[in-house]
Amino acid sequence: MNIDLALRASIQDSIKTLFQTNIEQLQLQPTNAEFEGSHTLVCFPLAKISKKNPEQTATAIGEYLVTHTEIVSRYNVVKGFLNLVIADRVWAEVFQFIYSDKNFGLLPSNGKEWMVEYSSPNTNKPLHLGHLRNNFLGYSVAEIYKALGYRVHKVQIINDRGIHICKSMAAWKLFGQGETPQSSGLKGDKLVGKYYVEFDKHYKIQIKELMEKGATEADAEKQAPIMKQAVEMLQKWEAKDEATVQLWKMMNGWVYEGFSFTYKRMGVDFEKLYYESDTYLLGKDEVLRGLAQGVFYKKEDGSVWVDLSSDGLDQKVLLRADGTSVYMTQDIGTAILRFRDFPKIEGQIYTVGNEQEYHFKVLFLILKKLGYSWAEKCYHLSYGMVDLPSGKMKSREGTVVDADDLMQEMAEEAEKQTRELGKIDDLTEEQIKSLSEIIGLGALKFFLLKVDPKKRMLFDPNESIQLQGHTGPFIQYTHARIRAIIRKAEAMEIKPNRNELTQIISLEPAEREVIFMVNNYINKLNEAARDYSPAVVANFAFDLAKGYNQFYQSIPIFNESDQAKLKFRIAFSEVVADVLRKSMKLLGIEVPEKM
RNA sequence: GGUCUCGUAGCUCAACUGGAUAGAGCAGCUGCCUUCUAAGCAGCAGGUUGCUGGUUCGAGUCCAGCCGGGAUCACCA
Repeated sequence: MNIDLALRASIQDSIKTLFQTNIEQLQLQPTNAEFEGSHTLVCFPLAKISKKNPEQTATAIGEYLVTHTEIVSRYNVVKGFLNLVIADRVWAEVFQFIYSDKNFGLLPSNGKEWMVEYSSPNTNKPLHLGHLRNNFLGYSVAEIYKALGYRVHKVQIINDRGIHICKSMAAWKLFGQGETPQSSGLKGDKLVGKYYVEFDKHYKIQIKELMEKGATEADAEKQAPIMKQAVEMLQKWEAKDEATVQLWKMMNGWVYEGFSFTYKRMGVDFEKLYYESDTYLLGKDEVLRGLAQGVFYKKEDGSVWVDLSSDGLDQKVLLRADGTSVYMTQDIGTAILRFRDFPKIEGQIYTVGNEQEYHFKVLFLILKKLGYSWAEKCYHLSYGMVDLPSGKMKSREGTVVDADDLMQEMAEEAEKQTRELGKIDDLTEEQIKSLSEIIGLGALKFFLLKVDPKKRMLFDPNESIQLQGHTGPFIQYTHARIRAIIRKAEAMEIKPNRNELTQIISLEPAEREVIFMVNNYINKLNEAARDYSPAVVANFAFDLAKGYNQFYQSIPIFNESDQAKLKFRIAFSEVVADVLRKSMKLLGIEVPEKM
């Protein structure tokens, strides 16, 4: 049974009977821990229709519910708040319903399709901490929508062309002496990143030299020979110069090889990859079409612009005077291509940092001006930066936290702590490695996902590696502990029977609390989807684990002599383990059987 | 400067979108392993929710103005 709906209906009935009014909106909220009850009706707004003060209103409704329904067993009124106690028998029914549904928490298909873009790195340097937040976030939002019955297409746009990759190419050509991942033993993305840094180093020196000879800074930036080489490469690339394209392909290939290793360890996946090099031409066509239709305009120098001043924004360039495309151009092309490839999607979610909020505002407006109605269903899932205790990550200052290094450190630290605790004597070396990976990555993912995505967050390495408290491993541990109970129950051949579950007539407070939380799981998923916030799921899982641990600590399950209660508690534990596993899975976090 | 955004315990974060005496974790202090995994549990302490007004039965939440962070306003991506 759906207790929330049943309760709402009963309350509406009571109001109709008592005050002769139909009311749609009810303020029903969880009861504060200090009062008895689980559901609280806020009665202040009802005072107007009841023509009584809030307290009398609450009392009247409470009295009605107790005498006229089977759901509410007791009530108490504090000021205008009506606290309702649901009968334990009803909780037992709720639990029975959940226990019987093997697909609890997974809604059937609703026939709707969405696209989620995430990751979308440049191909000139390795992935870092910021990308981790992006990847975990995008992956998790996609999984949450899937659980709610959506079909979700995970994609990314790979920024494989442009001046940034040409910089690495130029530097490699000048100083690389043919170095490859094979010859150097370096991961492909790391190798290409090395030459990006190399470029920057020489570029700075050249600028300085030119300025010492009297050039202005702006001039020096343009005249630096190494920059000229990079720009020349970009032009050659757009002109499809064979040698340049060859070099570009080779170096990008190295990067993809490196990335795929990193993605695999992160546990993220993509249904389809889009490459900027494939989409920018479509973008160009669309811009020219818009120009012909008068949506855009051309300046004397030949560059194409959009005027968004009537929308409160400014002018934005869409094509350079030399006809080459800018970032916006290819994003226009990519969006259109995606709706052609997946005609059934209603819209798409772009997981991109909040520094690009303006960009997406402009992009969606342009798409709307071009006549694409789905533009309104495009959503920028904008997330805050990840700061370090020392401040912002800066590549120049070498404070960038590398994704591969970080994952490795987390796994190593998890292994170290696991060995110190010494509970793993029956595991093989291989199993210990695998467990450490699960725990380390679990800690990292939970750390990055537990914070509201919209907010900028602090990454404190010492705190992130904590395995106690408000962490992923805390939840993993709770799961492992429950699994030990299940194994013991199986060994003792205690098998809960779903038809017997309603024989339970009284529940412990901790049990009631946990059933309430589990029952609320779908609501939480909806909330998480509505807000595009895996943090809602993360905090739900934490609260559930916390609630179960209170039960676990206060009630020794196998000491129970009442067989019905014993079986109920086994079933109860199974359900909690199952919901913990499912909710953690939505965060991309695995839960172990033992730890 | 314009626009957007954030400011909650020493630190990191919550607060069901306007509801009760603002909650967790970490750090500190005190208890609990002969019993299902102590990566746990129970407790103590910690707050003028940046400031000042306003709206209302009720404001951390909405509005205005200050103060202080951050982002953005590129023919970079």
